[in-house]
Amino acid sequence: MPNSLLPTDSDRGRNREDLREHNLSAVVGLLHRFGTLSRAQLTSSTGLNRTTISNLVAELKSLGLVFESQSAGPTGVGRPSVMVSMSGDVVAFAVNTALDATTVGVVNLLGQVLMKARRPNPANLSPVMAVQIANDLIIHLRAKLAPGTRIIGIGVAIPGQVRVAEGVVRFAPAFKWINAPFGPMLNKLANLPVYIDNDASLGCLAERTMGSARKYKDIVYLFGGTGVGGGVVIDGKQLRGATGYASELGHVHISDSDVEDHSGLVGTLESAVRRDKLLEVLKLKAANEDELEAAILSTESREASIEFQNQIDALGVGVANLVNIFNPQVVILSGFLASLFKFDRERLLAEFQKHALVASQEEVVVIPGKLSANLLMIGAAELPIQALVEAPSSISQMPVTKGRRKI
Amino acid sequence: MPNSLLPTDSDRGRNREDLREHNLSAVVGLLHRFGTLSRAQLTSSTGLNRTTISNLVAELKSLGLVFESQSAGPTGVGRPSVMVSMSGDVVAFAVNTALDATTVGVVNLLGQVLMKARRPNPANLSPVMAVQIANDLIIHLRAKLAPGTRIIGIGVAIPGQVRVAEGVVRFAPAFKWINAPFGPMLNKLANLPVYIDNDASLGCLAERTMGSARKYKDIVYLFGGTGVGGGVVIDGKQLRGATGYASELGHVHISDSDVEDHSGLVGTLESAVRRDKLLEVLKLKAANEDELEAAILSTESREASIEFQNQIDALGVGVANLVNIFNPQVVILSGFLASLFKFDRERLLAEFQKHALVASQEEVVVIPGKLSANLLMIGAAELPIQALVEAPSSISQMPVTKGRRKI
DNA sequence: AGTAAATTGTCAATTCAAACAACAAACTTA
DNA sequence: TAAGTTTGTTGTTTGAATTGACAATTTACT
Repeated sequence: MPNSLLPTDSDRGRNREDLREHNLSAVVGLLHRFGTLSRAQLTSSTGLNRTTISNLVAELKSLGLVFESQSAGPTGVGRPSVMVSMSGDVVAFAVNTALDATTVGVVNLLGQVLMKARRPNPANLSPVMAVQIANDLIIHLRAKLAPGTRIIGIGVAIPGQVRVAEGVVRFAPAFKWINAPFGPMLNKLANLPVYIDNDASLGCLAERTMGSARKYKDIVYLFGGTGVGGGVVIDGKQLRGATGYASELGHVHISDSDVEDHSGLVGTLESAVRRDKLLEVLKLKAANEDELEAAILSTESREASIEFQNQIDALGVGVANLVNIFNPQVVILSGFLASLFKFDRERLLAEFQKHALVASQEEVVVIPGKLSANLLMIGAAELPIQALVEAPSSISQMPVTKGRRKI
Repeated sequence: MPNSLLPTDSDRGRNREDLREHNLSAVVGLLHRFGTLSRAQLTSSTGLNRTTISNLVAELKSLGLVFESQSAGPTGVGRPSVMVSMSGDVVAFAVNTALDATTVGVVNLLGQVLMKARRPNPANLSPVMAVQIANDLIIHLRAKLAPGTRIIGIGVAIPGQVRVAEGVVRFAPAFKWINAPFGPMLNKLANLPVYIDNDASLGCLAERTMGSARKYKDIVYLFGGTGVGGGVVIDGKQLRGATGYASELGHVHISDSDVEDHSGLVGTLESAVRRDKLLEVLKLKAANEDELEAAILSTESREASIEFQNQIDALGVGVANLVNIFNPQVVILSGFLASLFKFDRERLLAEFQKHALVASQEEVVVIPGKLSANLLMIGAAELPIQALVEAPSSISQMPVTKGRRKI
């Protein structure tokens, strides 16, 4: 029976409702990425008829997802087209449970972070406690939301491997969590749809939606924080793998070294490119991202420079590997990897070119990430937002903030 | 203007015709993978209505893509369902331009190789000559096709990097080709749609459609021939990358060794896992796949065993890297890599487990490939077949073999 | 200022693919 | 033989996109 075998999405037949939902989704997706578009632009981008766009926009308006306005400036010959924009009162919560603190943000459909709240984490944070803290912050922010705001869900960024479909944190070395059902627990407390993913993957999503990678659809992303994580976008879609663990790009074995990384693997990119070593040679105890970058770019220590060069060489190999494997349009270096890149761009590119196939490297660009402060807020929020984009009419079932609406 | 930016497929709106084409495609896709299905099975697999399946099958029948028959055995309670099968008189040409010879096959929609023709290649094969040889063989086979056979196109497997969209061989080290417009040239001669891709990628496609990977939709494939190539399937779709060069899995840098691979890169999987070295320690001048495997499995030379072990260790690292990156359901080892795997399964798996993340490795299986003789015929034919599956009604524009049809 | 050309929005009518409801057909089981 | 189950078929309904005609609004040109 074919039912038991690979029920790929393309095997499913579609009916008229699916058709409508797809077209609503196409419109919402464009508006999400571009903020505001005219109805004429929507017509040409989707290839649909004027009348159809008119109907679709009307339906989205009645769902409260978009609003229309007159075009401001001059628009050329012909009747000016009506501008369509995403509604500002539809938001998602973004949660980032990091080692030192939990941060929760309120992000609207344009990727703007409207509010943020942060609470330091205790040592030995348990999953239950982490969920509790996240929920507390959500409650706190939820109370401050304008009346009439609709909430589409919660996106959570976790420094670890996540079974995306079940919302279970399979392994988070920073907290020593194993099989923590973070998603279901938070869903029970907050009573909102919860989506979880690896933090680096979400950083990649953020750069694609709002950062340096907006123009691209084949993206490799490397993030240097405590460890080295990664994210991959292929033809506009996030790479997740069979269970959700994909794109562990920091754990790629690149050398015969027997230095261990944070997951105990030897000779990996993460074992060679490491923040703690940078702090050590810079004689810093701690530093945020900007401070570390400033220190890297201004150091005159010879010992430090040598360490930077070694890390840059390893990074060059890592990037080359990923270019050979994925043939992306762009490689984005983020976190302290961007700082290393800025320290000696030429060296990194030279090492990269040495280890990448000629054809694969000739059209790829390597650039630093653009977002920093709100990176994971935007990325995490993107999860519920993407779910909404894929099924716009689901908005009608989302909770609405009570109270009298301000005018 | 959004037109200039990422016109992702999902941005395009769909109309009724697209809907119909998608549903036709769903039916054809299922039939292509499963050969014969009842209309009832099609109904449940697609989720469409009985009536709709009836209409879709009727349309496919009138297109000559499928035929119906009575079910043979007992079918359980209720009225027996009509069986639907792919038509046998729709075929694709498969071309494999390898170093020693060019092979052309005729493959039907069920992945059966109906005919095959082979001609040795001269030394210093030029692109023009290669196309000429391929076309000669095609003409030869075409003349032997039964009258009424419809030809949907030509799929070509090339040992090198291919710009898939343009059909240009960017770089084929075996032939020293650079930017050879193989696709357009063959298209001009044969006057049929031509699709080209890297041979290892097509091996992966073949294993997915007709081989060991039928049950899976997240697949990593490694092929050991002259060099080491690879293919990746993600959620049922082939990984191609921005320009078509993706999945060069043999050129991943895994060690500090300065041994060069066939593309001049050092420390790569291909530089450590190599057929020529195997032949050398086995004291063989040449060997086909089966002979090599027999020699590997029966050797008693200590020197050879050590070499095997070294290569197996390198392969284990390579597999671990790919599992960390892709989190696949299955890793398939093909060509002489399968032979190495069979030589010491335990050692390979141990080395793999040592270098892969615990979570990522726990649900993946490593298995040898199943196809060998017709691997690339099936894989190459899969290209035009997939094009047909995606747009079934395009069949009406395909050429038909002339002559009186046999009865 | 006035008119032509270009572009966009809207309305009514049309199209057609999928679903639905009812019934017929063909099998198994008691 | 009758009841129950599943599948195929026919006629009808539904609804999303399209089409064509016309109105609205701007720019360009005389």
